[in-house]
Amino acid sequence: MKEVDTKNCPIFFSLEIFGDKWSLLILRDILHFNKKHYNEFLDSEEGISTNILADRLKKLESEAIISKKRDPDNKKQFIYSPTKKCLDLVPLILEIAVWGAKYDPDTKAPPEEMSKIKTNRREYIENIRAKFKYLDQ
Amino acid sequence: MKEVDTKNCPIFFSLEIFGDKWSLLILRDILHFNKKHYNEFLDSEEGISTNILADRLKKLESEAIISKKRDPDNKKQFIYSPTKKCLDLVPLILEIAVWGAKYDPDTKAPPEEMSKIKTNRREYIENIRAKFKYLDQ
DNA sequence: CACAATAACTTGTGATATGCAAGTTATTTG
DNA sequence: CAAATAACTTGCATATCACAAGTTATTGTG
Repeated sequence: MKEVDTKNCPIFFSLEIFGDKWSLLILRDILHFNKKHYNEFLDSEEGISTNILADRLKKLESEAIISKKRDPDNKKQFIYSPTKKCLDLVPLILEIAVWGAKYDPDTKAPPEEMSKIKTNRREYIENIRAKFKYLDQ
Repeated sequence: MKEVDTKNCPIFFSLEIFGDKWSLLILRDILHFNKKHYNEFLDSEEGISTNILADRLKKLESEAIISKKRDPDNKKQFIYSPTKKCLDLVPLILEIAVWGAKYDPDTKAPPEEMSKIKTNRREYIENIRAKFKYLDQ
């Protein structure tokens, strides 16, 4: 008997993979803030714990959302970079930001950038993807 | 001295409010599956616990993302309905679905509907919003 | 107006996940 | 080969979660 759960809702599938605060903040750091190194993620002002960071990086890597390689410029470090699967999350992260910027009365999101997202969504997304064009995936 | 935390990133703001699996599944149930009642949320195949459901409904209501009223058709029940703030989450839920449908090899998402989302995004979103037009908010 | 039924919670308990501080490992650079 | 650095790992207290059972509030019925 095949072990199949019937929960093949695409939303549930997604949430099982990245549907928690810390995973999404790491993805934000990678895609939006161009962070690459373990210590950069640790330094984010939200204050992720070292064990949680290690756990989430491992999970995201096992889901092929990020890849881990030694940094050729500083061989003590690793570079965590987005895969194609991760770049397909750009629109999603964007929508999280748009909603937050709209409803946070104390938002620090620059208004010009938020309106650029709305008027030029496709281009804005393409620009983020372009940043990672050098990655051969 | 004013108690201000410096974390005014719009993404963090959003995630603090709905950045967990169960909140997002409830929002899916409301926006996409037109669920209204406590028991309907409980019946979702993902199997949310009663205490977690009660907790999330309370939180979403306190954030003014959903509103709670007695059901005039069955006064034993309550109706949970989306506010304007909630309808602004439609694009986000959509992106979660799009990603999941693309990467879940066993997805049950109907392909016609997924391609409609991509080719007619604006219209698709507007149709969902229209379902809740009767709510005066 | 009592009483059973229903719907929406609430509580208790054990298991799991998280936050924090400290320690460990692997690699590199001098 | 020793010190420094970066990336983890571990231990423990606390918080959250899942599951089962119990409670409350309201309604529909005799």
